Amino acid sequence: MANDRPFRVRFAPSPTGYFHVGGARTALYNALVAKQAGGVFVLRIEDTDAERNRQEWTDGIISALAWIGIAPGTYEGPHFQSEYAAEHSLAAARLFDQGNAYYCDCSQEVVRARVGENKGYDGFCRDRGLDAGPGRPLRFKVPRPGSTTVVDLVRGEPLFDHDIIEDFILLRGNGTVMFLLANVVDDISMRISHVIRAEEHLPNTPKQQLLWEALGHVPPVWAHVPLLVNEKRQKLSKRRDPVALEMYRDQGYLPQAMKNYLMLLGWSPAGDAEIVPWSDIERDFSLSDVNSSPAFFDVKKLRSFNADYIRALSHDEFVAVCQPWVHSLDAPWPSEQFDPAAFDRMADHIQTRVEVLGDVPPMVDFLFIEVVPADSDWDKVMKPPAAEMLDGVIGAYEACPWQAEVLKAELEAVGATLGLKPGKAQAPARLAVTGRSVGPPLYESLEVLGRERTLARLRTARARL
RNA sequence: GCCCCCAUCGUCUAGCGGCCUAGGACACCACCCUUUCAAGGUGGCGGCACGGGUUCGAAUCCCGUUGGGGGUGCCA
Repeated sequence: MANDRPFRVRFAPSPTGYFHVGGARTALYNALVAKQAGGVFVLRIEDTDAERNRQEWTDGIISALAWIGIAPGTYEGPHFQSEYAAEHSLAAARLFDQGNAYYCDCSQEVVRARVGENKGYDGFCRDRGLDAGPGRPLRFKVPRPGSTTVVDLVRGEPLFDHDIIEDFILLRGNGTVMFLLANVVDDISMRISHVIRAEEHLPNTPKQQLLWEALGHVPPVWAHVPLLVNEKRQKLSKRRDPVALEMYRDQGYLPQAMKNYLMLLGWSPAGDAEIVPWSDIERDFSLSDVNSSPAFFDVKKLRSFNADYIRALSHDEFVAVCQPWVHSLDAPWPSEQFDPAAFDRMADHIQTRVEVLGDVPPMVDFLFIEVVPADSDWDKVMKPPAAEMLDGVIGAYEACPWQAEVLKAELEAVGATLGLKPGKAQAPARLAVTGRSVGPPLYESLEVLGRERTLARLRTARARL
């Protein structure tokens, strides 16, 4: 029996100090279905053991959500779990009064000794009629015999036998509420109709459903989406894996690319195209089409998507999106030496050459500062007839018209007299002027750099030979 | 241990009984283009975990095996 509440979903990240990419995907799912249903997306921060720098983390979550297009104002909240402390206590009291819960005075050691290592609590105090008391946890009286079916939009209807669910703890011996109860009470208080979260929560779902029912409510519709895993196929963890959304943002991934990629983990648009407009996703996405096997978060494919999205930008859009990187304090040049006009002229040439925006600065740095070639590059490139090559180019460039086509023709002519093919001929000049053996097209770069600086750098390199 | 979930190219996936000698994307390889590096174009490599059923017919349905993951806390 499905609940008939108005459509309200909740996204409930725990304040961990960073925003997990898996959480980002779940948030996207929640926002998508809420929008499709004309319902409400509720943001709730799980902070029951609070005290920590809650505000800072909450701000982080809000800005991460905003980055992927879930802006404040489009959702309800943030609410904090701790705001519902009174409801948590009330619910616990009600469960006790109704006979759905009981106090227990078994210490953990005693239970362990009685049931062994691999078994849960044995229900020793189930019918002892104990009252609340210091150190006594409140346990839920799981109905026995019985079983619970979880109706799940992506998993079908897994059945859980109550025999394998122990009488779990609702309130600790010190009176504080356990996560499971708090969560259910919050969802009830917020009139949540659908819960969309990661698969790891599936095994706990029957317990929560039992709580919903004991508290007199029809449970929500569940949807447990597949886990994101690493190359070893384990749940993505902060310790080993690059999971922080903020990190991708800071490396210069475009939010559109990230969103598109995230959506493809477990779901795919109709047709052969994987890179699709967000509006198509909003229109076509459905939880029932989400598959149920774990997906590997492949940074290589993400990069490829990002490069694709970058290339799809117009000239002006690309320049705009580069601003944080070229003006950053982290940029390799002093900000007063940055020349927007020069950057603008080079933009089209670098746009097809970067996968993330963080790649931009090292591609144009030579326009604003002198870049010292690495020894390995120098040794590789500045071999005979590099000296003759540089001499010839310097001579040719002193008076010729300063245009890319001319610069190309002049340099190649010098190369030809030395028996060098065009590709080979440019190497010494490229290294001398840009400090690198690879980079954007050489002659266009020289044109932007200007005759003075080009000649100066060519001479410096020549003198070093 | 017990419970739950999962299983198509290396990876993400399409496929929901005949359209499949299994399609696309990333990665990889080759060629073309070329001013280094990219981009772009063309082509290639490569998969239904295994065993039984059901059916005229199975990647698709059922059972089992194996493998992987998750859960199992007076953590969240």
